[in-house]
Amino acid sequence: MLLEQIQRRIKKDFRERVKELFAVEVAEPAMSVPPSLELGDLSITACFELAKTLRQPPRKIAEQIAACRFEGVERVSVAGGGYLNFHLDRAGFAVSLFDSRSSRDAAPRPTPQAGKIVVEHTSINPNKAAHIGHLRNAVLGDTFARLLRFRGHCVEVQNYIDNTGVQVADVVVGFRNLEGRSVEEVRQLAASEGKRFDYYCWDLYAKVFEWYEREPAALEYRTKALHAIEEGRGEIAEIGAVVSDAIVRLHLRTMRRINVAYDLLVRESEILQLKFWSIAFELMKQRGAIRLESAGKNRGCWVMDLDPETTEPKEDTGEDTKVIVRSSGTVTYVGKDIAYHLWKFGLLGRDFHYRRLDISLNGSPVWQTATEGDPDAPPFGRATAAYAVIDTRQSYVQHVVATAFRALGYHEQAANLHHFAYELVSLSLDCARELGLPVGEEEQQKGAVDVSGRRGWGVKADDFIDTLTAQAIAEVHRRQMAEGPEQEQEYGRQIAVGALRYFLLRFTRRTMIVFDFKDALAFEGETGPYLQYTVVRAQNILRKYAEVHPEFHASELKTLVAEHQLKSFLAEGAFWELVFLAGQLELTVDQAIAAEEPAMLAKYAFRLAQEFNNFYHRHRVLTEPDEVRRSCLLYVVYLVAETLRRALDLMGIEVPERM
RNA sequence: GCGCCUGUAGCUCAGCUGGAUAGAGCGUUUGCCUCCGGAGCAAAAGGUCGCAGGUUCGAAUCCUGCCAGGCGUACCA
Repeated sequence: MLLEQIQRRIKKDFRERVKELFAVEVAEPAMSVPPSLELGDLSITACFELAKTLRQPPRKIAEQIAACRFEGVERVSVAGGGYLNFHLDRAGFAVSLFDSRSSRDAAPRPTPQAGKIVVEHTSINPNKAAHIGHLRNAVLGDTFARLLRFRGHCVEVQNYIDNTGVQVADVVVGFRNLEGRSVEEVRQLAASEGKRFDYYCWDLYAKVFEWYEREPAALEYRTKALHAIEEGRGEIAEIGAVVSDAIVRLHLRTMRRINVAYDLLVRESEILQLKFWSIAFELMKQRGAIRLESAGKNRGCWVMDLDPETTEPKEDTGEDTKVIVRSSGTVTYVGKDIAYHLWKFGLLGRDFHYRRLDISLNGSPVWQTATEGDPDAPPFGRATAAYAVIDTRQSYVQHVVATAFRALGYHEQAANLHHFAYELVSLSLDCARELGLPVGEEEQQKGAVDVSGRRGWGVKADDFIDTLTAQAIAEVHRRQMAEGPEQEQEYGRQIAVGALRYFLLRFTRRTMIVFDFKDALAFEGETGPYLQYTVVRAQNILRKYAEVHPEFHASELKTLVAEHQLKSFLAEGAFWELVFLAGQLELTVDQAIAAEEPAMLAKYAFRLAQEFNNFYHRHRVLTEPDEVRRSCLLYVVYLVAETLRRALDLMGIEVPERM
């Protein structure tokens, strides 16, 4: 039995034993791991609570339960005032784990009736290069999608492209009104091999903002450009399309470097052209989710009440209402977001058309919404649950979308609409100075500088990946581990990606990352390369052993070690500790999913690596004279190596052949 | 004003649904290469878990109130 099954079994047995012994029904007990292995492997504290209803000391209750038999458990002990501790059948556990780790399919196959989970992430405005903050979003979302797939969920990853918004309009203003460029010139610039187009737009966007500040009258161009782009006609719209299409491709290229993939790009232009909003609008009017405000500051707007519980008419401050349609009749951003989310759940009664892009990510095709497209496109959307990876500043908007769902009567969907909120990445003072950014008194006090696209303040994603890769390659070169420059490049790339992804994952979502080159470029300590190195070490043992024993295959270790041999070997606490920890991967992933916290997996992987390195240091495997013991040691090495490899794969981190 | 989030070692951060002695990395000090390659291992030092109450057999964790930060609270996206 694997750990999750064992736990389920113990919980069930516990309830039955309690019922038999004391004739009371209890809720499913919480399980935890005792602080030390001598105490046991799993623990239940429910006897403390039972003490009240049964009017008996908790320890006495625990002792009575401990005397009963539990399936898959070798022994039950009582500790302290009434802790009930379970000691597992170690050899049996190791054998099941071995079967699981040596099987080809890491993840159970998704069952179609279980529904689909849409994970939306990245969603960068397509008007400039991606920066380090965008990488955090993408890595969090990509990892979370991997976790869900690993646990057998059907997952669809969407990347929302706001190609008709003001940010694109601003860059169009830059090209047209500031630089006086034609569509053709912009097209050529986008296609040119020289300076990167997204970098060019990064600077241009900042210049446009300076211009607006210098000459507020220029803002008129922005409004005009925005309208033209929304309508999708004329030269302005064409420049907008050229800009956003080119930049989306560059963003995909950046994300591909760090193993991030998408199934579908949802573009706002199609939401507009296919009239998704007007359908949503009708629906909201019909169901009374929104109302036309007749007085107050929101007079003439369609608004939604944010707190439907309070039926009292509000004094017309408009505080508890949100404008969905402006008095001019145009829809706000929130309105479009509501329409998009209704579509995600298949509640709009209408679909996009889809076109396949000539790009593949992680070996899978990427699709994009279109007004007319490929009839063979897979059925996108129609989710039963959705996670939107969006920074914490947008909590309000996400709240509004969920409120709209409830106002429409979609309570179940509203409950399955998750805002995967994370804190921003800011720049350390050292980092800001290195980039030549001004550090004012406010920043000084705060100890960090906010990333600002409008000002062009930030660490560009590709620049950072380049720096990281160059440094990793230098390390590989210094250690002379690679067999040629090509392999050096490849190892360096893998190590750089490992360092980057782990760096972004080790922080919990709610922690603001203050980006500093010194920390982010570290390859030692709690870092991705440390984890990769650990797997390489384990792999080296298995490889070297196979060199001397050509008939050896790691996956056949099971036949080399009898269960009773494993049993006496695992009687040694340190070995069992490692095996037991390796068996907690799935449980950890479940917790990470429930808590929407990929960092939990990162921490787990690091702990496992640490314990393995300790083992590695204390025990020589290849020179072990006792053949049985040697096989047992190899058994442990294999279990940890495979577990760690899977954990790293879930984080999108590859393992180099050598380090 | 209101809403959400945060406050744990010198620094950066973990601490899962309340559980047994509060952990890790970095930095500091000190050891460990007859080795499966040191991107490593071990040890030492370092804590009024922001403050004050409360609930509980038990609180870093839950509740209340303060204090200090951050982010929201547009007919911007």
